[in-house]
Amino acid sequence: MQNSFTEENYLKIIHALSGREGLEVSTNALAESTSTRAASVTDMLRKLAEKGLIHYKKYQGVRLTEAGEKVAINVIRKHRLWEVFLVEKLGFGWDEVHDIAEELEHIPSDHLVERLDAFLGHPRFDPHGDPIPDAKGNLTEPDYLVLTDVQIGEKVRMMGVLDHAPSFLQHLDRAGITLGSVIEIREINEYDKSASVQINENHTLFISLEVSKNLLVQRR
Amino acid sequence: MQNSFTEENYLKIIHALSGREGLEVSTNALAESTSTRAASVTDMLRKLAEKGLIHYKKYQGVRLTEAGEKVAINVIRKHRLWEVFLVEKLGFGWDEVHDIAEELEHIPSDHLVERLDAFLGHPRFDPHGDPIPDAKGNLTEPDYLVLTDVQIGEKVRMMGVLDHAPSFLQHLDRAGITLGSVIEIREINEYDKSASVQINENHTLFISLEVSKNLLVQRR
DNA sequence: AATAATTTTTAGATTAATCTAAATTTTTTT
DNA sequence: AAAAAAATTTAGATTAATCTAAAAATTATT
Repeated sequence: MQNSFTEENYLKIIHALSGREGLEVSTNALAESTSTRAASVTDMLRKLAEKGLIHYKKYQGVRLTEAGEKVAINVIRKHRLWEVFLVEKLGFGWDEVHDIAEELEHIPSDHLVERLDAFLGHPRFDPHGDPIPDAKGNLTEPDYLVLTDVQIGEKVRMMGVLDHAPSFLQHLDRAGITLGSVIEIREINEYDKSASVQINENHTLFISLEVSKNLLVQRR
Repeated sequence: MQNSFTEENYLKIIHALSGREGLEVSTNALAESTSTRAASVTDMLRKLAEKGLIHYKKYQGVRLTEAGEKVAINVIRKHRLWEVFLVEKLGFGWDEVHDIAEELEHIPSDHLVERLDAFLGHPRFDPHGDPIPDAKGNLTEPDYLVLTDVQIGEKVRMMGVLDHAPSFLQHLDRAGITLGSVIEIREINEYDKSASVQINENHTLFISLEVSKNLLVQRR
């Protein structure tokens, strides 16, 4: 049988919270992420376990089964493809697409996803730099580093963000930092750990530690 | 407050069944169209009336209010725009898009609809020839005629279909009849009322009365 | 106009997803 | 290892959308 909008969301969130290592996710963490109460989460977990989508033992937290992982990754694939569509084809800003993609990701139709993927030219990354799983569900997280791990004097390329909040993305827009920007760390200010960086060999500015922690970059 | 997926569907169906004249729609007709039971329809009608979306008096059938009409037309606008997208951009056949558009039509976001509309070049008609309401909700049904009303010897242009069933559309594909085709009625066969028609001054074939009844055409 | 047939509504349940409050289990802290 | 704190589950409701069976209203037919 089919999975509901809500079930898909739980699976997607379990995937996100369990991280690369597939760690156990707690009931409270899910309640937080789904904006529901722990009791509601417990009910849903029992249901997902019954459907064979998660491994669940009372009080022990949850992990996705293979089947659950497959569903979650397909939802992520759809989410990211729709985000590419919204930005590349409809001209939305990268700060505007998340909520709409949250809806579109649940439209069922494999046929639709595959045609959308082809229409977009089989993109490998979404507008925030997140990798798009392929049709078979292969999702390889590129091993970018966080800007805080970059040494003074190094030049790196901006490849993604950890925080997807519109306010953060808009802040980057104002700073002239976009995917592909070249960032050179000039110095770290003792006072507030902010960094002086040069963007695209071009303009220089301060970015706060908070911002640095949320920028994914690649050595070149 | 927002309208649910289900509420939007009821409004859309009431709109369709009440026709151009805004006639009263019966509970049973709605049960049929929504694939539910009359009792379920009654419950929903009470709810829609409470929200001010329909005029409803017990046992008297329903009509849309101005507000309900607006919602219905917006759903129709979204449905038809998405159909254009699916056919024009993703390469789906006109017989394949209905079910997917039934889902997409409920994605909320005015911003999305307006950008989609612009991306598609503000199309006036969907892939079945149905007119697309504009952003203000103006929906002008063009006054096409049904092929059965065309005289022998007349040449007309195919502009739309009354039946949207995939099997009918596939039948037209096999007959080489598409939107814009020029159809000339050569003769009506006494025996089964089938028509001999010539398509695009090119090939000739028989079409059944059933088919003729579902073809919308325009004199030129 | 009375009766029969049809349509519609009401009454009372059901399912999915949620809730609050209370009970239980696990974890942490003395 | 008790006691306290935190996390989780259970019990019992609630809301939206649906259902079946029975009652009521309308329409059609003698």
